[in-house]
Amino acid sequence: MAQQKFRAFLLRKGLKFTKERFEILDEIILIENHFDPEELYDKMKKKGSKVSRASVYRTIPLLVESGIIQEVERISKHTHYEKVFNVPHHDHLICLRCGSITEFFSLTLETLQLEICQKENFKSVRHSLEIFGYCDKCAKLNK
Amino acid sequence: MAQQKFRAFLLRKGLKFTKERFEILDEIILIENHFDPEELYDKMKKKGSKVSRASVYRTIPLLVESGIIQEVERISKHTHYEKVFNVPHHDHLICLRCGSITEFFSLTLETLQLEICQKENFKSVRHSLEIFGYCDKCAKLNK
DNA sequence: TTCATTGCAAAAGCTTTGCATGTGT
DNA sequence: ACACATGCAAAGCTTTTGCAATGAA
Repeated sequence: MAQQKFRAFLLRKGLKFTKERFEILDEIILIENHFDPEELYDKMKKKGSKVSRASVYRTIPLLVESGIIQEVERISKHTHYEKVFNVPHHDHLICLRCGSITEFFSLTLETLQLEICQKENFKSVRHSLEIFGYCDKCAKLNK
Repeated sequence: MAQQKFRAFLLRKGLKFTKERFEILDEIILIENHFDPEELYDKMKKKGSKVSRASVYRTIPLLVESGIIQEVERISKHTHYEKVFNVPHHDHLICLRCGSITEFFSLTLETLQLEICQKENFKSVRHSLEIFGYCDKCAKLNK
């Protein structure tokens, strides 16, 4: 469970288990795709939560540090995040017209990435391949 | 020349050739690596330029649209850009400790990317692979 | 009890915009 | 002359922070 992972992280860091932190985590778990802080805050407010914007902004870095969410390419103005807990690694196809994000995984890419790092003497932690272009639907509409 | 490409773009769009726009472009051409709007503005100011921050912020999207610069992964707070004019495509190794950016090119990756798009029926325009981790120097210092 | 955390409101940082003035075409 | 651009300063947005009150350990 993501909650357990977060709990372990807080413990390790000597931080406290507050209802706000878990409320925020729980809401993120419910979100299917990417999200940004404002969107998350709005969702919680609409459900009647009493969390403050400040707590949302203060909790997100903790979730990143604990490896539960991760930053995604900056699209438009906001920084976007996505869950990485129990979600296998994947990369993104981003449509420039409708903004849709398709996830994909390629084993060849993963292997290739290791080779590049070896050659460059680089110790990889994570990577992200974003391919921008037009999805099937939009490519047709563009004509 | 980038200037010619920009000129053609402005003409095509019915926009004007102003000294501010070319001053900004010229400064970007001098910058070796990535830059953000604030950095660019500072550099120009230090050289005694009279451009306004507003013009810098208004010109950057034009340069992106004309294909002379392109947005790079969001690092820290600012949006970063880099020239793409006469600079062959490449991807990035980004050090999480010192922030250094190493560029690399892999033909296998380019081919692979085409295959992925074909499979997903996606019309690729551009892509960017960012590998985050530790460079040789920092990997050693981390111990 | 103690010290981290919260909410609030103010501040900060980056970017955009309205408006009067200036300038390419 | 006309439309587009510029500079300035104000406004907008997102994110951060100081501080007093609150709450977990």
